[in-house]
Amino acid sequence: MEAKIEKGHFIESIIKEDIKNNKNNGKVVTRFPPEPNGYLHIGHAKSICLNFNMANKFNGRCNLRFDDSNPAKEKQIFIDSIKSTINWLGFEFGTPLFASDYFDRLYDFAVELIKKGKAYVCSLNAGDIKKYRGTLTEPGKDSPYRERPVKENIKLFTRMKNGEFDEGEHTLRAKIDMKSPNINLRDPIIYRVKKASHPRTGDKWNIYPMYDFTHCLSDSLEGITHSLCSLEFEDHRPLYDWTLDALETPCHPQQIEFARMNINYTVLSKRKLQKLVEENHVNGWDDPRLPTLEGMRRRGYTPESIRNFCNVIGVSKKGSRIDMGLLESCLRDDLNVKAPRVMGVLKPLEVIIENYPENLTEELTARNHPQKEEMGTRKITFSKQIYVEQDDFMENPPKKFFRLGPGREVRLRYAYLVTCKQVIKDESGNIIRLICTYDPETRGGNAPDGRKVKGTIHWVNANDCIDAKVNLYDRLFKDENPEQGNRDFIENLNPGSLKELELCKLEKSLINARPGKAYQFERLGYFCLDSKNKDSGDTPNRDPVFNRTVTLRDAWAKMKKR
RNA sequence: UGGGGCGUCGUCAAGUGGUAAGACACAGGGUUUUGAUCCCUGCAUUCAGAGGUUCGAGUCCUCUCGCCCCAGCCA
Repeated sequence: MEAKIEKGHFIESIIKEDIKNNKNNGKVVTRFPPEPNGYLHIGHAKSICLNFNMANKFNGRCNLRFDDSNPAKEKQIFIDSIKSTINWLGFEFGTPLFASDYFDRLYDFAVELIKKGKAYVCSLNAGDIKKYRGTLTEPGKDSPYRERPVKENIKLFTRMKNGEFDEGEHTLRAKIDMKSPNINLRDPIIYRVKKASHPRTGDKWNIYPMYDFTHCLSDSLEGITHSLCSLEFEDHRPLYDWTLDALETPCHPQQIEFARMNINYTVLSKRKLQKLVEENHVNGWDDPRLPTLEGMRRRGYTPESIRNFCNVIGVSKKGSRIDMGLLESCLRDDLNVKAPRVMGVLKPLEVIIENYPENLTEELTARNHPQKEEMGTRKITFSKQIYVEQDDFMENPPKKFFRLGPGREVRLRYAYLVTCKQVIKDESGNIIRLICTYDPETRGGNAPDGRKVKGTIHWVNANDCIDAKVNLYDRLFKDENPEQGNRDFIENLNPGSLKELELCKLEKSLINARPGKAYQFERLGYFCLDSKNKDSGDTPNRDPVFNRTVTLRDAWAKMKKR
């Protein structure tokens, strides 16, 4: 279920007010502007949802625009990944746009700025530019090139474009105010020489525009009405506005800033995610433990659950650290409704039903969903030899343990009531098998005499199941704040974030599982076939690997902790 | 100690001068062939703090404190 956005957050209020006042002729046009230098993560999802939701809600449009003005960092693979991830999330963006498509026009704008005496070519080197800039508390000094005549500026800028200079020799700077308390206004660089091949424009350009120049003008060129970005660009807004005011532009979009999200027990910065991947602390960008959208997708997160999460957390300007539990709650909410139920045993314990006929196999009916009749039923088989979960047996159970123990009776879901008669161990004392008896009168799980059994456990027919590998994921970090106490976040990695189980026993129907399809393994959690599974294209699946998306809420585990 | 932001329940978050929504979490209870789901109930006399204005302040004013961002030819 999608959360209702009744009252709306502060950005929605601004938009509603603008519509009321017929600003922009009542139109709403937003944009999601990723730089194609990495993969999208859950933090981006917040921005994607915000921008697309606002546009959709007010009958507007949201452009996907790649902010590709730094060819040194950008790659086609990121462009492809970003596009497919946004589609997967469920948003339509039409033809993707690129800031690089505006390079010619941006160049003309730069020339216009020079002609108006509002930009100049500066020939200071990087170190000197830094020195002249001043510091947070000291004003900067004017560059010696600041008063270069327009004609000379044009000539030099043209030569920069033509590739006559090396990187770092000259820059084009906006002429604003070197004494401004806002450092972004101290004659910011708007063009630099960069001899890099661009993924889209190739070697056409020797100079590339900087973000501050590119972004506001791209917004204006696209007729964006509301340019939503994160808080750290608040200081850039005066420059955004200055640029658009200085030039003859189609329109002047309004930049509005909101806080980016943080989630506990994980990290969301591109730099940190990159370190995790490059140093092999995880297995690639789509490792299911990562908060990358590709990782979450592989783990089994649904687009709906992510979108709902983004709605639930709201939008504000307050720095926040959201509880991972909220994300998981949104996930379970969605999966609970969608996922058919099946049975699978992760850590098998063999059970022999001693009074059950030797060569009999019975067919039993199991519901695919306890509440949703329309999801139907399926047949499962039962025989003398089955597997149950090791965790569902205790030799010396406490009073509140409702599962199997010596002499105890439990219900095997959809099958029979069984009682544990004997525990078989190997020489070293490990429990290897349970001998039980069943009550033939309780087929389906109900006792005719009305006696109550408190526990119901899952099981699998040993002669009619498939072997599988199962990956169990847990939080990536031990601490809720991975960088607590200025520690290197790497030291805080949870060594148990991935547990790989082999020889798990799953009910036969799972042989037809497809990646992306969620199942609930009853009493254990939600699982899906790993998309990297080598046989995931085949039916039937010969060597399946399942990922645990999330566990079920577990009151028993909570009780044990206390 | 330059500039820009932000401080409402454990975590998010409504609230726009009229007497603190909601969600997650947590705690109790009910239903249940998943210790799941579902359903009830409880959970801020108080809004970073201190003054002030007002019949009335989380909302207005003043001061104080705390946290975040900015000195890339990154975005």
